[in-house]
Amino acid sequence: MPELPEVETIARGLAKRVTGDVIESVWIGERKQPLLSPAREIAATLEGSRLAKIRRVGKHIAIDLERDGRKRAPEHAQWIVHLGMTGKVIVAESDQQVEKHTHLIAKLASGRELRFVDPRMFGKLKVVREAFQAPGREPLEINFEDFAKLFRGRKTPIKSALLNQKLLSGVGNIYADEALARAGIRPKRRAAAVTRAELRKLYDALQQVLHEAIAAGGSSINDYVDSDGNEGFFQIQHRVYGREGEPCLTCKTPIKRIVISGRSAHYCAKCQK
DNA sequence: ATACCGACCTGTCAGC
DNA sequence: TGCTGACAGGTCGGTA
Repeated sequence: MPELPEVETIARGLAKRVTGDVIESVWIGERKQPLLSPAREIAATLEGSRLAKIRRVGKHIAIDLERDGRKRAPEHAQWIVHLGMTGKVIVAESDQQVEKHTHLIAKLASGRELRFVDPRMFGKLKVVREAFQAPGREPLEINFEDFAKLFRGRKTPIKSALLNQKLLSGVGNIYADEALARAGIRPKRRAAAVTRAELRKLYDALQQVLHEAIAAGGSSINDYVDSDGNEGFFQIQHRVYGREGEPCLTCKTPIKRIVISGRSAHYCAKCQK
């Protein structure tokens, strides 16, 4: 699934292509799993709305909806999309074949369609009336002092803290591993036991890896497709993620894979302390 | 209050 | 070929 850089890339792609377009009608599939708001409410809110500002908030795509001259129009309505593990939002021509696991199709005034596709259905769709806020801090906006405070007194492994969306919104499994690798910190270290100097390295590493990945258009492994439906995103070189048994790029020691609270963690036992 | 752990789903891939 | 099991970018809610 898409982590922060991929969601950022998708949000930018959508913003570029559909900002200003108007949703004329909405079709929602039978499967209700991806819906956090009732289907009726989603359809009613989207239909007739203009797609205004489109941006990333944590791992969510937030789309401001405008309704000119409609009295019943909800003020500040937003359409919130979370892609889960395998979700994608594509801009399709109306004659383009509807792929399997398509859960929502929004017909646009321009003749195109916005489609939400999600095989595993871990993604979520909802509409909200107030400005949507991610539960935690934006990794690319937080300053170092606040970042360091997030980990104080936490006994949980540093990696679990990075993945905790209530602390930081947007960091996922790949970039948590990659940031820890760049910072030379083992994923299992207790968060509270990571020194201030190490946290500084982690902060810098996280900013760096996220910026690099955004610049590269997100890391693509399997299901990742951009908002145009094109595959083949340029991928930044992962130093540890998915490289179990392969040599560390620095010291050649085979990369280890362990499980931390049910998720894979990859690291170099020699370079990361 | 925190922190693990399984559950939620489908698809893919390696190994037999 | 086909079967089986492990694993996948994420979050929840229940339980300890």
